Amino acid sequence: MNSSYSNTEIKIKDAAKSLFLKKGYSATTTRDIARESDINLAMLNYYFRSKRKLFEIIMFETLYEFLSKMVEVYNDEKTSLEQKLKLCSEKYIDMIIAEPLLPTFVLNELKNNPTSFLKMPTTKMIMKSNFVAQYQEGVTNGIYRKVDPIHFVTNVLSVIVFPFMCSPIIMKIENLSKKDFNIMMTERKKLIPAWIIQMIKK
Amino acid sequence: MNSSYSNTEIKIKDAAKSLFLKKGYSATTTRDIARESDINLAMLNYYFRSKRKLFEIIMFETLYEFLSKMVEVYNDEKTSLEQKLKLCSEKYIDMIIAEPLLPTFVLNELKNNPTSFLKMPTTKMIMKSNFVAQYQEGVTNGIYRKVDPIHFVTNVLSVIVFPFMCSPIIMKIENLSKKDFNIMMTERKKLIPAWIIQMIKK
DNA sequence: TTTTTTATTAATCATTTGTTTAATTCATAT
DNA sequence: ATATGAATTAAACAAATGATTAATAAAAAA
Repeated sequence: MNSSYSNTEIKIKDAAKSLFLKKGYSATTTRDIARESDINLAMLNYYFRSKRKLFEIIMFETLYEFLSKMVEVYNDEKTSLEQKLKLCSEKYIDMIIAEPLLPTFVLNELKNNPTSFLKMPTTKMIMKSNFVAQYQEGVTNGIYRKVDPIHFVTNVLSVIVFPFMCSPIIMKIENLSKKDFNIMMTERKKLIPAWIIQMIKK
Repeated sequence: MNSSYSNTEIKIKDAAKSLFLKKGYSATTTRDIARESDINLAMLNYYFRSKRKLFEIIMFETLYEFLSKMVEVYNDEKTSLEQKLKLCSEKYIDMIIAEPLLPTFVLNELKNNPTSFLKMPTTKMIMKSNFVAQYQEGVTNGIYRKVDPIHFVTNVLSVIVFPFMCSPIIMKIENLSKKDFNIMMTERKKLIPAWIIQMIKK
């Protein structure tokens, strides 16, 4: 991306991200990373000082990227709540299909270190977004049932994200291939907005 | 539980379970377990042969316990679908409040080793349960909207389980203590069945 | 071209970690 | 009381792992 980063530096980060996402921090060794990125082991410490520091950089960037994508939709002034529901459902599902290990990784490492999340500028923005405001507006207008907005937001994210975290279970139970599973998730892009509306509409 | 298990054997298993749930397999060392259970390091291998074997035993028992509790409600012949929804919502939320690290642990380790799940007798039972049958019955009777039962089951589990996996995020965003968070989850016991019914009812 | 800085390598270090061993204590049966 | 097997301990081992070093190659600056 940035030309101030050397080729090896990028190679290390790419390999490390892939491994951290797949196996987590502890199960990934520096030698794993060196092998995967095809660089000398010492280069890891040369560029990143330590495994921990390398992890923190990747964690920050991944989290930032993830949250940025999440928040984008929420503050669009032009779209209605129902349109936003459709948009974010589509967007998130596409995102997770492209990088299916991301949710589990983020939630996992956040459990170990919730503070890193607090540092993110976008974090608290969700509850103050146009998305939530529009829901509350609908409540005062008597269109939507009243419930604490945190429940509303939680439900939307739950039905979008959780199925991916259960993918091994769902695939086993339903005898699905990875491809079949993704088709099923793609189906949900249309279903979820309708479900959520039914959930909140009076 | 069983008198054929020695005291130290139980102490090791308890400590190991607690640590595996909290930190995962790789981040937990045998010396951690020895310290936590206050036994000599060699006792771990004396009773369980290896860290891996100990883990597999704990994994099996935890998974079995978890799934058993999950399935109990689903096959009750006497209760209606709506009653089942209420019952399982209450039961699962109570269960996870009592052992909040369980869902993340189960889903995580299942990602690394999906086969261990297949061995569980109760696994495929969910989709053939009375719970699903009653939903499909409602569909043919024109009471419920038609959708693949896997979506229905997935949604129920999503809105119940996922919020717990996000607990660090929710607590940060909403400035909640652990106690506050559990109150919020307890609120959901009543809300979830209503939401699900609205979601499926014509 | 020469010098200086940067990047890369192989080898090594110091811990950590899973596991084993050999000696010792404890409990139980004879 | 003694013998036998099980339980426990401290010490040690071998492999793995994160990190460093000292030498070398490559690139950039002079």
